Amino acid sequence: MLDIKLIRADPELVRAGCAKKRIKCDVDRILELDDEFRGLAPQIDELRASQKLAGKAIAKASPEERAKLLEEQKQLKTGLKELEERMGAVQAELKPLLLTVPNLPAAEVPDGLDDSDNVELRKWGTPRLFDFEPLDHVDLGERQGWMNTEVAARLGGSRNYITLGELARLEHAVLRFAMDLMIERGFDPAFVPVLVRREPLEGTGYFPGGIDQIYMTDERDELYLVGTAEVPLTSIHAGEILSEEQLPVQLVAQSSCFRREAGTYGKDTRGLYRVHQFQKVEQVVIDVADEARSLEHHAAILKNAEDLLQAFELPYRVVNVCGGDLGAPQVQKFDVETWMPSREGYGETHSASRFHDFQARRLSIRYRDKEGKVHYCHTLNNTVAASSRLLIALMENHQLPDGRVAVPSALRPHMGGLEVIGKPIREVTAAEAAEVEA
RNA sequence: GGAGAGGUGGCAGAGUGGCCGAAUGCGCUAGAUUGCUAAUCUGGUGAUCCCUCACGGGAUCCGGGGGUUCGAAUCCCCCCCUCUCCGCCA
Repeated sequence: MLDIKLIRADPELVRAGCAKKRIKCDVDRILELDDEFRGLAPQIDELRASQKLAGKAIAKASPEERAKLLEEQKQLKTGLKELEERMGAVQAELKPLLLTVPNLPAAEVPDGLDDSDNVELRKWGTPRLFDFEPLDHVDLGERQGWMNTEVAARLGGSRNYITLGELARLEHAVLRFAMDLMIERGFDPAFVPVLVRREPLEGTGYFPGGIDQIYMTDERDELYLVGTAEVPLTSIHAGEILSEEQLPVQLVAQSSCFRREAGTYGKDTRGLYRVHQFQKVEQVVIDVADEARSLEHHAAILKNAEDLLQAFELPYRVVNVCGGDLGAPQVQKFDVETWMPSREGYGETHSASRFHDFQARRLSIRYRDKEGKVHYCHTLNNTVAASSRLLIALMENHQLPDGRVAVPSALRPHMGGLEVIGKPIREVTAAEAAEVEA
């Protein structure tokens, strides 16, 4: 949510932000309603003030006077009620409209329509040149007996997966590595609900815009399955006024993530890339309202993700996400895309966002500074490890000619020391065998 | 699922129709004071919105929403949450 004062003071800035994000938003109507609000508020305040004074007079008045005063107040009350009803209508329209106003993109956000306009900032590692025909993760996984998409679909519909045996172990190892890394870097580990009420989703900015992507339970409970632990983690301090000494709050949690993937029919249907449920470790930062501090955090949470990929020996690139590909709540977002041989390209595995005070306003997360003044916090978050997509990269990039998969040394401690997983499932030439030895 | 008790400021906790945005204690903070640490005394100390260049003024907020009333933390209705006991359960 943007500060209404900002919209009032500089509507052009807001319109420009909407345009850059390709988001439609009725700024004019908001200004109209705000204008009406500001006309009504002082009138109502004044009437209530006189009502209060009259009330005190009535309490002290003699019986004769009292009857007269009561009559006067009854008259006043009708007028007040009318104004209050109009005020109610104005607010009922204004509030949902304000929730649709997107956050303003930073100047550094490139202009553009969709992810093809994202700007590459840097690359790390070199995509491997295979001197054999590599298998994609689905072939590899099913032939090793590690994955069964057919059974997964029978149990939970399409876009589901089951990992088994060593691959399941690898999935655990990835998640565990991610948690350990973040704890080492000073983040507090947490377990959080994945079934939440409307407020955390509205507060983090997923509602109303992203409602189609969210699973919800029926009217008996009216609960929603989160698409990321960001939602409950960021909402932990909702409604609080933190003291400045408590900041920054740095949290990390692993959770199941649920996504409806509405409108993606026929897209990425094969394998683990786009699934309805996966495991993810997410990092969240809540800190003071300071642009420079926010930028530092943004760089740091991005580095956490990059360090993980480097430890996994996976080539990746970082892109500066353009306006049209940016979500409504973000000020700026860097995506990390990891090399996936079967896609012959980089696929998004991480998304590092900063929000300014957008989420904090909606969630009412505030802090008291050293002078005792209250401000809204800044929030940020980034993926640490989305297990399903990392499994694609790990299997495909580290596969051996015989169909086994090498385990990066960073993951071996969580794999009982295994250096390679799987059994030979393909014929190899003598030259290839020699290469595997090396 | 059944029965009961509750939800008040940063925290604890009083307040059952007007004198209550709210006692008191703790915390925080400024000052005074005493070799230091500490203690003691005195004062200050909620948020949001509106008007104002400002000084200042006004309104709203006692879990949320609605109602009764000239007037609601206080009375009524609905909802949410927490705790205790019983039942069930990983």
